[in-house]
Amino acid sequence: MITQIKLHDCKSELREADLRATPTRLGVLQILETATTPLDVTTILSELRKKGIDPDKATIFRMMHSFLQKGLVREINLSESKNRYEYRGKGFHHHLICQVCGVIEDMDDCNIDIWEKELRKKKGFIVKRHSLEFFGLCKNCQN
Amino acid sequence: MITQIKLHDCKSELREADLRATPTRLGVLQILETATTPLDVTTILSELRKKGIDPDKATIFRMMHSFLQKGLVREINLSESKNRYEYRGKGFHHHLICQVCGVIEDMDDCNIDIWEKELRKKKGFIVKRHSLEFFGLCKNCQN
DNA sequence: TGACATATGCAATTAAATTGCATATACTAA
DNA sequence: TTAGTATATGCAATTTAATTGCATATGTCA
Repeated sequence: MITQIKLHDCKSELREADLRATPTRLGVLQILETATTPLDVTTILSELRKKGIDPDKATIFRMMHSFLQKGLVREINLSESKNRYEYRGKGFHHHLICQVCGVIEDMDDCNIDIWEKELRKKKGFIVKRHSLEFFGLCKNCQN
Repeated sequence: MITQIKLHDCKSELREADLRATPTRLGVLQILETATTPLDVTTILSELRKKGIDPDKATIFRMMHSFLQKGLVREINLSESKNRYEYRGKGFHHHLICQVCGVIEDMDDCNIDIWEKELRKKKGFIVKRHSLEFFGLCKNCQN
């Protein structure tokens, strides 16, 4: 059963991160792992309800903090009034956000590393992380 | 008098943007033009009070909308819970944000244009704007 | 100077995120 | 399997950024 393996994976993933494997956390992890775009807390909540889990939003906000701290998720900021979260296991990538329909595409290749070395040399600044997002028009919205 | 010339510049800048040159707007423009980092609305308000101007925050939020629409400022998002605004006349650049002391440095050179052409070819995505920010440790905070 | 579109003040409201505290539950060790 | 304990959750209140409606004030142009 794929689902069982999946659940087991999530469980050990949480345990390895020193986090208790509660049903809500397992549900959130599963949702984030299968999501095709970064999700905000409200969306995570409504996805959870579809699974029959209905926690308080404070729980999810606190969960995102601990997930973030343990490195399970990344916080994504797309110039909205809210944060989004993305499963970190997917690997690092940037986003293409359509300003018309709002669709979010991934962009895998990123060679900013070169810049980071330059910044260290030129400015003495040590880069720990960076964010790069492109806003514009997706294929369908160009008319 | 440099100040007079400056004020005159701000005034015509606003008029050219089809915006009325009110004292509050002139003050905000002057503050943004002399600022060394992008400012949030709360900071703009307290800077205004130092000048003896004390408007409502709603006014500044609305002002940022019109300034943004007219292209006088850029909206900067540094993964905070609030927006910052930067005078657009300074030209486009990215930021280095120290995760320890919070200092924000500018980074002038940006050759993302090359990427934009690639994105158009590979993904059919037309880039209208992008945001690139580096988070890490400034020279003083590396110990 | 007067008319009028625009800008502002004020107050109420929305939405994201945080916090304190009591209760519930997952994990560990016996 | 169970009891003890640290951790997670629920609930309610609160904070902060941002928005909105509406009445009033003000900049601009004729």
